[in-house]
Amino acid sequence: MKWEDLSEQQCSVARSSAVLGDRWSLLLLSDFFLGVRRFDDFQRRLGLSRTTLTNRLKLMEDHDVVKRVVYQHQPTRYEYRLTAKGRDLFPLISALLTWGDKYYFEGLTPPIIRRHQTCGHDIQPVLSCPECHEAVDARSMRGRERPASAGLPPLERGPVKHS
Amino acid sequence: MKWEDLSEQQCSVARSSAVLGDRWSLLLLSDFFLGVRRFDDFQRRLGLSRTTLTNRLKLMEDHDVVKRVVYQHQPTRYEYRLTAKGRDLFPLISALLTWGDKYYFEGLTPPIIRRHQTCGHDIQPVLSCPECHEAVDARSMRGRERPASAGLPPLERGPVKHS
DNA sequence: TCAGGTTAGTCCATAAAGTGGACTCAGTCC
DNA sequence: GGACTGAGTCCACTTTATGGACTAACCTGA
Repeated sequence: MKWEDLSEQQCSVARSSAVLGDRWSLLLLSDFFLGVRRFDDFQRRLGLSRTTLTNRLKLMEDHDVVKRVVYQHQPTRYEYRLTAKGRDLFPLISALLTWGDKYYFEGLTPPIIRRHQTCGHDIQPVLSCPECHEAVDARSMRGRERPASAGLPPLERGPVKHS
Repeated sequence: MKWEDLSEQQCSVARSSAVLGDRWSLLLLSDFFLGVRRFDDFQRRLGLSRTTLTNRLKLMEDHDVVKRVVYQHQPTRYEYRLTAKGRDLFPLISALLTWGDKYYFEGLTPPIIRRHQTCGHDIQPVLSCPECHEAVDARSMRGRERPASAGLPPLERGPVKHS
Protein backbone atom coordinates (compact mmCIF):
# COMPACT_ATOMS: atom_id res chain seq x y z
CA MET A 1 0.00 0.00 0.00
CA LYS A 2 1.23 3.45 -0.88
CA TRP A 3 1.55 6.39 1.47
CA GLU A 4 -1.15 8.54 -0.03
CA ASP A 5 -3.61 5.66 -0.50
CA LEU A 6 -4.32 5.93 3.20
CA SER A 7 -6.22 9.14 2.70
CA GLU A 8 -8.66 7.35 0.42
CA GLN A 9 -9.78 4.86 3.03
CA GLN A 10 -12.97 5.37 4.95
CA CYS A 11 -11.38 4.76 8.33
CA SER A 12 -10.80 7.92 10.32
CA VAL A 13 -7.61 6.61 11.83
CA ALA A 14 -6.27 5.74 8.39
CA ARG A 15 -7.07 9.18 7.07
CA SER A 16 -5.47 10.85 10.04
CA SER A 17 -2.42 8.64 9.63
CA ALA A 18 -2.03 9.84 6.08
CA VAL A 19 -1.07 13.23 7.50
CA LEU A 20 0.45 12.31 10.83
CA GLY A 21 1.89 8.86 10.34
CA ASP A 22 5.61 9.45 10.35
CA ARG A 23 8.45 10.13 12.69
CA TRP A 24 8.25 13.89 12.42
CA SER A 25 4.68 15.09 12.09
CA LEU A 26 3.74 14.51 15.70
CA LEU A 27 6.84 16.31 16.92
CA LEU A 28 6.22 19.09 14.46
CA LEU A 29 2.67 19.45 15.67
CA SER A 30 3.83 19.49 19.25
CA ASP A 31 6.24 22.31 18.41
CA PHE A 32 3.38 24.21 16.79
CA PHE A 33 1.45 24.01 20.05
CA LEU A 34 4.53 25.27 21.87
CA GLY A 35 4.49 28.37 19.68
CA VAL A 36 7.06 27.60 16.98
CA ARG A 37 6.25 29.06 13.57
CA ARG A 38 9.36 29.45 11.46
CA PHE A 39 11.09 27.03 9.14
CA ASP A 40 14.55 27.45 10.61
CA ASP A 41 13.25 27.18 14.16
CA PHE A 42 11.58 23.86 13.44
CA GLN A 43 14.71 22.66 11.73
CA ARG A 44 17.00 23.67 14.58
CA ARG A 45 14.76 22.36 17.34
CA LEU A 46 13.95 19.02 15.77
CA GLY A 47 17.15 18.38 13.87
CA LEU A 48 15.41 16.88 10.85
CA SER A 49 16.69 17.46 7.35
CA ARG A 50 15.53 20.58 5.55
CA THR A 51 14.19 18.47 2.71
CA THR A 52 12.03 16.38 5.00
CA LEU A 53 10.81 19.47 6.82
CA THR A 54 9.77 21.03 3.52
CA ASN A 55 7.88 17.88 2.57
CA ARG A 56 6.14 17.53 5.92
CA LEU A 57 5.03 21.15 6.00
CA LYS A 58 3.79 20.88 2.43
CA LEU A 59 1.80 17.77 3.28
CA MET A 60 0.27 19.40 6.33
CA GLU A 61 -0.59 22.41 4.24
CA ASP A 62 -2.21 20.21 1.58
CA HIS A 63 -4.32 18.62 4.28
CA ASP A 64 -5.28 22.02 5.68
CA VAL A 65 -3.64 21.41 9.04
CA VAL A 66 -1.28 24.37 8.73
CA LYS A 67 -1.25 27.47 6.56
CA ARG A 68 1.52 29.75 5.37
CA VAL A 69 1.18 33.38 6.34
CA VAL A 70 3.31 36.32 5.25
CA TYR A 71 5.18 37.90 8.14
CA GLN A 72 7.51 40.16 6.17
CA HIS A 73 7.72 41.88 2.77
CA GLN A 74 10.91 42.44 0.75
CA PRO A 75 11.76 39.73 0.65
CA THR A 76 8.37 38.12 1.17
CA ARG A 77 8.71 35.55 3.91
CA TYR A 78 6.21 33.10 5.27
CA GLU A 79 5.72 31.45 8.59
CA TYR A 80 3.49 28.52 9.39
CA ARG A 81 0.43 28.58 11.61
CA LEU A 82 -2.06 25.95 12.65
CA THR A 83 -5.49 26.19 11.08
CA ALA A 84 -8.64 25.47 13.12
CA LYS A 85 -8.39 21.90 11.85
CA GLY A 86 -4.82 21.78 13.08
CA ARG A 87 -5.69 23.20 16.47
CA ASP A 88 -8.30 20.47 16.78
CA LEU A 89 -5.44 18.01 16.94
CA PHE A 90 -4.68 19.30 20.40
CA PRO A 91 -6.26 16.28 22.15
CA LEU A 92 -3.88 14.06 20.21
CA ILE A 93 -0.76 15.83 21.41
CA SER A 94 -2.20 16.14 24.88
CA ALA A 95 -2.74 12.37 24.95
CA LEU A 96 0.82 11.78 23.79
CA LEU A 97 2.20 14.09 26.47
CA THR A 98 0.13 12.58 29.25
CA TRP A 99 1.14 9.07 28.23
CA GLY A 100 4.81 9.94 27.87
CA ASP A 101 4.83 11.73 31.22
CA LYS A 102 3.24 8.72 32.90
CA TYR A 103 5.57 6.09 31.50
CA TYR A 104 8.82 7.92 31.01
CA PHE A 105 8.80 10.37 33.91
CA GLU A 106 7.00 8.25 36.48
CA GLY A 107 6.96 10.19 39.72
CA LEU A 108 9.29 12.89 38.37
CA THR A 109 8.40 16.38 37.29
CA PRO A 110 7.64 16.14 33.56
CA PRO A 111 9.64 18.46 31.28
CA ILE A 112 6.60 20.55 30.44
CA ILE A 113 4.03 21.59 33.01
CA ARG A 114 0.60 22.43 31.69
CA ARG A 115 -1.80 24.92 33.18
CA HIS A 116 -5.51 25.26 32.51
CA GLN A 117 -5.86 29.01 31.99
CA THR A 118 -9.55 29.02 32.79
CA CYS A 119 -9.26 27.68 36.33
CA GLY A 120 -5.57 28.24 37.01
CA HIS A 121 -4.66 24.68 38.01
CA ASP A 122 -1.69 22.71 36.74
CA ILE A 123 -3.31 19.64 35.23
CA GLN A 124 -3.17 16.87 32.72
CA PRO A 125 -6.41 16.88 30.75
CA VAL A 126 -8.44 13.67 30.96
CA LEU A 127 -10.80 11.98 28.54
CA SER A 128 -14.40 12.01 29.69
CA CYS A 129 -17.95 11.27 28.60
CA PRO A 130 -19.91 14.36 27.49
CA GLU A 131 -23.14 12.71 28.69
CA CYS A 132 -22.35 11.38 32.15
CA HIS A 133 -19.09 13.31 32.68
CA GLU A 134 -17.22 10.29 34.00
CA ALA A 135 -13.66 9.55 32.93
CA VAL A 136 -13.51 6.99 30.14
CA ASP A 137 -10.86 4.42 29.27
CA ALA A 138 -10.42 1.61 26.74
CA ARG A 139 -12.58 -0.81 28.70
CA SER A 140 -15.54 1.46 29.23
CA MET A 141 -15.95 2.13 25.52
CA ARG A 142 -17.22 -0.21 22.83
CA GLY A 143 -17.16 0.42 19.10
CA ARG A 144 -19.63 -1.01 16.63
CA GLU A 145 -19.90 -0.84 12.89
CA ARG A 146 -22.24 1.76 11.49
CA PRO A 147 -25.49 0.13 10.28
CA ALA A 148 -25.30 -0.86 6.64
CA SER A 149 -27.10 1.61 4.44
CA ALA A 150 -27.52 2.01 0.73
CA GLY A 151 -24.61 3.53 -1.09
CA LEU A 152 -22.08 2.92 1.64
CA PRO A 153 -19.64 0.10 1.12
CA PRO A 154 -19.03 -2.23 4.07
CA LEU A 155 -16.04 -1.47 6.28
CA GLU A 156 -12.71 -3.07 5.52
CA ARG A 157 -11.81 -2.91 9.17
CA GLY A 158 -14.71 -3.17 11.56
CA PRO A 159 -14.68 -4.29 15.21
CA VAL A 160 -13.97 -7.95 15.95
CA LYS A 161 -16.03 -10.04 18.32
CA HIS A 162 -14.47 -12.63 20.62
CA SER A 163 -16.27 -15.62 22.06
CA MET B 1 18.83 12.07 13.66
CA LYS B 2 18.28 8.33 13.86
CA TRP B 3 15.03 6.54 14.57
CA GLU B 4 15.91 5.11 17.93
CA ASP B 5 17.62 8.29 19.16
CA LEU B 6 14.15 9.66 19.71
CA SER B 7 13.64 7.40 22.71
CA GLU B 8 16.64 8.98 24.41
CA GLN B 9 15.21 12.48 24.35
CA GLN B 10 13.58 13.90 27.41
CA CYS B 11 10.50 15.11 25.55
CA SER B 12 7.45 12.92 26.11
CA VAL B 13 6.21 13.44 22.59
CA ALA B 14 9.59 12.42 21.20
CA ARG B 15 9.66 9.28 23.28
CA SER B 16 6.15 8.37 22.28
CA SER B 17 7.02 9.03 18.65
CA ALA B 18 9.84 6.53 18.90
CA VAL B 19 7.20 3.80 19.21
CA LEU B 20 4.30 5.29 17.30
CA GLY B 21 5.86 7.52 14.71
CA ASP B 22 5.26 5.69 11.48
CA ARG B 23 2.58 4.94 8.97
CA TRP B 24 1.45 1.69 10.59
CA SER B 25 1.69 1.86 14.36
CA LEU B 26 -1.36 4.03 14.84
CA LEU B 27 -3.45 1.82 12.59
CA LEU B 28 -2.13 -1.25 14.31
CA LEU B 29 -3.02 0.18 17.67
CA SER B 30 -6.46 1.06 16.45
CA ASP B 31 -6.96 -2.54 15.30
CA PHE B 32 -5.87 -3.73 18.73
CA PHE B 33 -8.61 -1.63 20.30
CA LEU B 34 -11.07 -3.15 17.84
CA GLY B 35 -10.16 -6.60 19.13
CA VAL B 36 -7.63 -7.87 16.59
CA ARG B 37 -4.92 -10.09 18.05
CA ARG B 38 -3.41 -12.32 15.40
CA PHE B 39 -0.56 -11.76 12.99
CA ASP B 40 -2.44 -12.81 9.87
CA ASP B 41 -5.50 -10.80 10.82
CA PHE B 42 -3.46 -7.63 11.15
CA GLN B 43 -1.74 -8.37 7.90
CA ARG B 44 -4.97 -8.99 6.01
CA ARG B 45 -6.84 -6.02 7.48
CA LEU B 46 -4.10 -3.46 7.05
CA GLY B 47 -2.41 -4.78 3.93
CA LEU B 48 1.10 -3.99 5.13
CA SER B 49 4.00 -6.26 4.30
CA ARG B 50 4.64 -9.18 6.63
CA THR B 51 8.17 -7.97 7.21
CA THR B 52 7.05 -4.55 8.32
CA LEU B 53 4.36 -6.07 10.52
CA THR B 54 6.95 -8.26 12.22
CA ASN B 55 9.18 -5.26 12.85
CA ARG B 56 6.37 -3.06 14.16
CA LEU B 57 5.09 -5.71 16.56
CA LYS B 58 8.61 -6.36 17.76
CA LEU B 59 9.16 -2.67 18.40
CA MET B 60 5.90 -2.38 20.30
CA GLU B 61 6.84 -5.42 22.31
CA ASP B 62 10.26 -3.95 23.12
CA HIS B 63 8.54 -0.82 24.35
CA ASP B 64 6.12 -2.86 26.44
CA VAL B 65 3.06 -1.67 24.54
CA VAL B 66 2.03 -5.17 23.48
CA LYS B 67 2.92 -8.63 24.71
CA ARG B 68 2.92 -12.03 23.02
CA VAL B 69 0.75 -14.65 24.65
CA VAL B 70 0.47 -18.34 23.81
CA TYR B 71 -2.96 -19.26 22.55
CA GLN B 72 -2.19 -22.78 21.31
CA HIS B 73 0.33 -25.58 21.90
CA GLN B 74 1.69 -27.99 19.27
CA PRO B 75 2.67 -26.02 17.47
CA THR B 76 3.11 -23.20 19.96
CA ARG B 77 1.47 -20.12 18.58
CA TYR B 78 1.34 -16.64 19.93
CA GLU B 79 -1.10 -13.81 19.61
CA TYR B 80 -0.58 -10.20 20.55
CA ARG B 81 -2.34 -8.32 23.31
CA LEU B 82 -2.11 -4.79 24.59
CA THR B 83 -0.39 -4.34 27.93
CA ALA B 84 -1.71 -1.83 30.48
CA LYS B 85 0.73 0.65 29.00
CA GLY B 86 -0.72 -0.07 25.58
CA ARG B 87 -4.29 0.30 26.76
CA ASP B 88 -3.32 3.69 28.17
CA LEU B 89 -2.86 4.82 24.58
CA PHE B 90 -6.62 4.74 24.19
CA PRO B 91 -6.98 8.53 24.46
CA LEU B 92 -4.63 8.84 21.53
CA ILE B 93 -6.69 6.64 19.23
CA SER B 94 -9.88 8.20 20.52
CA ALA B 95 -8.52 11.64 19.61
CA LEU B 96 -7.60 10.43 16.15
CA LEU B 97 -11.06 8.94 15.60
CA THR B 98 -12.88 12.03 16.84
CA TRP B 99 -10.77 14.27 14.65
CA GLY B 100 -11.11 12.08 11.58
CA ASP B 101 -14.87 11.80 12.08
CA LYS B 102 -15.17 15.56 12.36
CA TYR B 103 -13.16 16.46 9.28
CA TYR B 104 -13.71 13.52 6.95
CA PHE B 105 -17.29 12.53 7.77
CA GLU B 106 -18.70 15.95 8.54
CA GLY B 107 -22.38 15.52 9.17
CA LEU B 108 -22.36 11.87 8.07
CA THR B 109 -22.52 8.80 10.25
CA PRO B 110 -18.93 7.90 11.02
CA PRO B 111 -17.85 4.33 10.13
CA ILE B 112 -17.53 3.33 13.77
CA ILE B 113 -20.01 4.33 16.42
CA ARG B 114 -18.77 4.37 19.97
CA ARG B 115 -20.81 3.66 23.06
CA HIS B 116 -19.93 4.47 26.64
CA GLN B 117 -20.78 1.20 28.38
CA THR B 118 -21.15 2.82 31.79
CA CYS B 119 -23.97 5.17 30.85
CA GLY B 120 -25.17 3.61 27.62
CA HIS B 121 -24.90 6.70 25.40
CA ASP B 122 -23.31 6.84 21.96
CA ILE B 123 -20.65 9.48 22.38
CA GLN B 124 -17.32 10.86 21.33
CA PRO B 125 -15.17 11.30 24.42
CA VAL B 126 -13.99 14.85 25.11
CA LEU B 127 -10.90 16.24 26.77
CA SER B 128 -11.61 17.94 30.07
CA CYS B 129 -9.98 19.45 33.12
CA PRO B 130 -9.88 17.12 36.13
CA GLU B 131 -10.09 20.13 38.48
CA CYS B 132 -12.88 22.27 37.06
CA HIS B 133 -14.40 19.65 34.75
CA GLU B 134 -14.70 22.03 31.83
CA ALA B 135 -13.82 20.98 28.32
CA VAL B 136 -10.31 22.07 27.35
CA ASP B 137 -8.83 22.98 23.97
CA ALA B 138 -5.52 24.28 22.65
CA ARG B 139 -6.23 27.87 23.64
CA SER B 140 -7.26 27.20 27.21
CA MET B 141 -4.02 25.38 28.01
CA ARG B 142 -0.55 26.86 28.44
CA GLY B 143 2.68 24.89 28.79
CA ARG B 144 5.73 26.10 30.65
CA GLU B 145 9.16 24.65 31.12
CA ARG B 146 9.78 22.74 34.34
CA PRO B 147 11.80 24.88 36.79
CA ALA B 148 15.52 24.30 36.39
CA SER B 149 16.86 22.02 39.06
CA ALA B 150 20.21 20.43 39.76
CA GLY B 151 21.04 17.40 37.69
CA LEU B 152 18.49 18.05 35.01
CA PRO B 153 19.77 19.39 31.73
CA PRO B 154 17.78 22.26 30.18
CA LEU B 155 15.15 21.34 27.61
CA GLU B 156 16.11 21.23 23.97
CA ARG B 157 12.58 22.13 23.03
CA GLY B 158 10.73 24.27 25.52
CA PRO B 159 7.75 26.57 24.89
CA VAL B 160 8.31 29.71 22.83
CA LYS B 161 7.06 33.15 23.85
CA HIS B 162 5.72 35.65 21.33
CA SER B 163 5.61 39.40 21.80
C1' DT C 1 0.08 -42.20 4.14
C1' DC C 2 -0.16 -38.37 1.79
C1' DA C 3 -1.92 -34.11 -0.24
C1' DG C 4 -3.61 -29.92 1.32
C1' DG C 5 -4.50 -26.51 4.92
C1' DT C 6 -3.25 -23.34 8.78
C1' DT C 7 -0.42 -19.79 11.05
C1' DA C 8 3.54 -17.13 12.12
C1' DG C 9 7.01 -15.98 10.56
C1' DT C 10 11.86 -15.27 7.30
C1' DC C 11 14.41 -14.06 2.98
C1' DC C 12 15.64 -11.18 -0.73
C1' DA C 13 15.81 -8.06 -4.65
C1' DT C 14 13.64 -3.73 -5.62
C1' DA C 15 11.45 0.69 -4.62
C1' DA C 16 10.53 4.57 -1.76
C1' DA C 17 11.72 7.83 1.75
C1' DG C 18 14.94 10.27 4.71
C1' DT C 19 19.77 12.39 5.50
C1' DG C 20 23.45 15.86 5.53
C1' DG C 21 25.71 19.21 3.48
C1' DA C 22 26.43 22.47 -0.03
C1' DC C 23 24.15 25.84 -2.70
C1' DT C 24 20.58 29.61 -4.19
C1' DC C 25 17.88 33.75 -4.02
C1' DA C 26 16.42 38.20 -2.53
C1' DG C 27 17.12 41.38 0.31
C1' DT C 28 19.36 43.93 4.72
C1' DC C 29 23.10 45.81 7.65
C1' DC C 30 27.68 47.63 8.36
C1' DG D 1 31.38 45.38 -1.27
C1' DG D 2 31.35 41.62 2.07
C1' DA D 3 29.00 39.27 5.52
C1' DC D 4 24.52 37.91 7.19
C1' DT D 5 19.51 36.24 7.20
C1' DG D 6 15.89 32.92 6.26
C1' DA D 7 13.41 29.82 3.37
C1' DG D 8 14.05 26.94 0.74
C1' DT D 9 16.33 23.42 -3.42
C1' DC D 10 19.67 19.88 -5.13
C1' DC D 11 22.03 15.63 -4.97
C1' DA D 12 24.60 11.47 -3.77
C1' DC D 13 24.02 8.27 -0.17
C1' DT D 14 21.85 5.49 3.53
C1' DT D 15 17.91 3.61 5.77
C1' DT D 16 13.29 1.58 5.48
C1' DA D 17 9.45 -0.50 3.30
C1' DT D 18 7.41 -3.58 -0.20
C1' DG D 19 5.69 -7.80 -2.31
C1' DG D 20 6.06 -12.29 -3.22
C1' DA D 21 8.04 -16.65 -2.51
C1' DC D 22 9.48 -19.75 0.91
C1' DT D 23 9.88 -22.37 5.63
C1' DA D 24 8.62 -24.73 9.94
C1' DA D 25 5.59 -27.36 12.57
C1' DC D 26 1.74 -29.21 13.15
C1' DC D 27 -3.44 -30.83 11.88
C1' DT D 28 -7.25 -32.78 8.94
C1' DG D 29 -9.72 -35.59 5.81
C1' DA D 30 -9.51 -39.23 2.13
